[in-house]
Amino acid sequence: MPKNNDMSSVNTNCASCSFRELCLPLGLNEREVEMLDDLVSHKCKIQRGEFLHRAGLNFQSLYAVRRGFFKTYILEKDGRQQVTGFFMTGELLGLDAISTEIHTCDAVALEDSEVCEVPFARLEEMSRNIPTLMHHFHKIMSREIVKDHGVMMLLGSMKAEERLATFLINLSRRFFKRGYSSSDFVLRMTREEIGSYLGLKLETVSRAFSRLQDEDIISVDNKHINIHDMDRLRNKVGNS
Amino acid sequence: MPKNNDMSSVNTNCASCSFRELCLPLGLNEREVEMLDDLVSHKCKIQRGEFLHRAGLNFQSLYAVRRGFFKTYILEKDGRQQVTGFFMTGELLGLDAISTEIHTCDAVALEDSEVCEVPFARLEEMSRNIPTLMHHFHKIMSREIVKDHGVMMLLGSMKAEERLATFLINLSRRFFKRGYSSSDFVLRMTREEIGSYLGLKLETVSRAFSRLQDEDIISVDNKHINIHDMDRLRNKVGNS
DNA sequence: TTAACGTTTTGATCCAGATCAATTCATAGG
DNA sequence: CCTATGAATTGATCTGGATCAAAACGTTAA
Repeated sequence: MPKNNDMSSVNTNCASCSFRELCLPLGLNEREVEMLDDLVSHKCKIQRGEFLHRAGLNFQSLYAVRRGFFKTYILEKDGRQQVTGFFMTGELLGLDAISTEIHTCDAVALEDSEVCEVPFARLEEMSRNIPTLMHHFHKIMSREIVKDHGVMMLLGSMKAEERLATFLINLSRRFFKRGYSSSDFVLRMTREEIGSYLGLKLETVSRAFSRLQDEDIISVDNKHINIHDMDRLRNKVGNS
Repeated sequence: MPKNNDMSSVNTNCASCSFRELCLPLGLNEREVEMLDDLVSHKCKIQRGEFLHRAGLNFQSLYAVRRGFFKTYILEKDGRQQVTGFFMTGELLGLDAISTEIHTCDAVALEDSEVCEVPFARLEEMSRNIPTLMHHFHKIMSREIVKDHGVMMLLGSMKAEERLATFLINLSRRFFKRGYSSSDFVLRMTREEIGSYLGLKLETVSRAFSRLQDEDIISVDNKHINIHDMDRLRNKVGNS
């Protein structure tokens, strides 16, 4: 899917943008938010197939997705890629590197996208003036990580249908939170990418979709998903 | 395994102890470490089968394991327990609640143990005087979470033997880091608990152990594990 | 010591999901 | 528009791990 394997495809074409949406929940005051606005220097456009960051490279920035869709994945020894996450409009990307300062995965745009770039060095620098800033940011980051963690943690013991239901419910919630329809959305990723993320083969993912459709719980038209019966979808998930 | 299901088994019998071991890597100065020593008010003894914290309860403290072994797990709707982690001497417990302030899992001692308790409220209060403290702590916590995350993330696509090899290598590294033998150790948890953690049945775990032993990679004497051939064990893990 | 109970191992069978294969469908490029 | 290529669906078969069952082993309490 990525068009190039070298660094030339890492986009650096940027323009200034606002970061208020992400900062307001932090409980910062007006002056502090203005400082942050200043800090977020870049609005980057990323074409489908281009990388936002690459595994092994130094952690420079956090990214807030303004528009579009990303996947992250790690490359295994044998060259296959293991998808580790999906990121939609309004979500935060780059957290894989907080602890090590080095990215552990590649991040690729699955459609033409736009992100806000937050240079981490400047964030740390500024947090000397706003003591609570770093605290809040780390808290946000922890929450994001734990949330995914919680979901993935439990996949181990789930059957294919449960995994897919969990995945759809998770996506649905995230679309809802961002102001989109929670019952009607387009999957930006392939069956293979879903499978990789869920630890299933693409054929199994496809069959699970078909079965959920046969049971009138969802309808599937290629990438377009409509959830008819959220309750029964939730019942598919055995866990707490 | 837990002897009681009510709160009466939450141990609160404590005495003061040092917290330096955990704080020195933070790069704090002598005065600050002394403040932390003061902050760590409690050294708790926890009997095998007792709870360190319970799911749903308010997040009060972080715990550093001084001696012993713990597991964490969540209860599913059907009552079965899904093991989410193991914690040995020197490791940090209670991180599941950083973001929500409420514990998402139970923590139970698998043998008689001793922990340092770090009241979180006092940690936050103190971090007003030492601005970098909270920053460092969140960083440590993020690292811990991401580390586990990374391991579990990849289990989905692994076969039983790969999962067990990953698990053993992980344990081995952690024993090594704490100054114990990395090739010779005792498993404090049952086959069922390992299975729950890895998304396998206890019989499958047992068979995987037997197969690794047949191949002269490890030897298993009930709970006692000896890793003869670390290289071949590592080769069992297909992933990066 | 023995008895009782929980844990581990091993065997036999079954089934969900992987694998292999063929067809249909969707999208981009000429 | 048509063609080429990748994505999705569906079918047939195979297999790793779940499940059921029984025996061996360990630990605790009487």
